[in-house]
Amino acid sequence: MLFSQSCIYGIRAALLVAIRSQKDSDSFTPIRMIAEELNVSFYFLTKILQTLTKARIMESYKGPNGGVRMAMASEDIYLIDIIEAFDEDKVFDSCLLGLPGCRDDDPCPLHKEWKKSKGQLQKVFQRTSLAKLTKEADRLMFRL
Amino acid sequence: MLFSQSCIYGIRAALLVAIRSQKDSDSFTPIRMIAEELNVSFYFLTKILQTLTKARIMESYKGPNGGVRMAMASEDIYLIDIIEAFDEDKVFDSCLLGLPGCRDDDPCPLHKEWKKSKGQLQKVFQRTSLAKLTKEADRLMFRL
DNA sequence: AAGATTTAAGAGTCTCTTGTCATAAATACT
DNA sequence: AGTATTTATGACAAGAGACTCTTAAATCTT
Ligand code: SF4
Ligand code: SF4
Repeated sequence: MLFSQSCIYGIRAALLVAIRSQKDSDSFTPIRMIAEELNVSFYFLTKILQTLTKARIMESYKGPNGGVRMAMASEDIYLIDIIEAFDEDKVFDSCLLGLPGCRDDDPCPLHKEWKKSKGQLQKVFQRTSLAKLTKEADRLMFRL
Repeated sequence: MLFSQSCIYGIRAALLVAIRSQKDSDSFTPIRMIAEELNVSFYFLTKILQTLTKARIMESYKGPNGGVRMAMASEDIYLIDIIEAFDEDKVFDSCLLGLPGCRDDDPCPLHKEWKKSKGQLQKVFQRTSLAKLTKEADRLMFRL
């Protein structure tokens, strides 16, 4: 798997919250509700969303009517932001064979192809905002 | 990381043995020697190479002058064979968000791009034989 | 036959990720 | 004020993957 489980849940939760924020971007969504909709552990999801709030991607609010919401317009949140909040440089600095100290001019046999594919994916995540995905989700009814 | 550590060591060992078999394809290379050259644990590598011999990619021989060698011409061994021996369908059947029961017509928002990048990499592994890499290694002095 | 070398097999350990829980802190409502 | 609701925090348990070690089996050499 390319992403950690935490990262995956984080992306899915962010997408869900972003979709909900289209109708009402001010109110908070309880984590318990998100956990039920995504079918993941409430306890675990709580931990995970804390990293997103610490990264200033989401905001949280305690007490009744509390929960989490996006900290900014979903137009300004890109997938790469969420991924980096969890897996930092672990994904796109990663390499296939895990050799230390590689450079482009001192590569393993697979470096060229890996760099290409990795770069493509990275660009996708850098260019894809939550807003774009929520718009598509409206039309296509994506799975989450 | 895309590949498991076992898979990575397996690929590196296979490359090393394939390179050695250019000069002498009949003799066996002791696992201890491979472990030293690759700078990995001998014990662990022993386990790992057992999966390659079980997959009929390598052959082993016990006793003095024993070790492992490629089971066929390196022209006929493709990276995908080695990868599948370890991570089976875990890599190229894998998905970014890990949702169950996805289909192309019922995807998550990231499915399209992921499928594209994944397919590209898969093709590389399907088309790249050990022989091709050992030839390049001769010219370029790749890292292993 | 005996001893040395080398892989095979299986049990065991370490570490990191994943997941759980109990308790505390903040907020709202009455 | 008191109670219910909801996130925050930190300790803890379970699982998986990575790694180690011991013993057995095969083979060679003398
Ligand atoms: S050359 Fe590139 S792909 Fe190969 S081990 Fe180094 S960083 Fe990884
Ligand atoms: S749609 Fe594709 S990428 Fe998304 S969760 Fe399903 S299989 Fe994975």
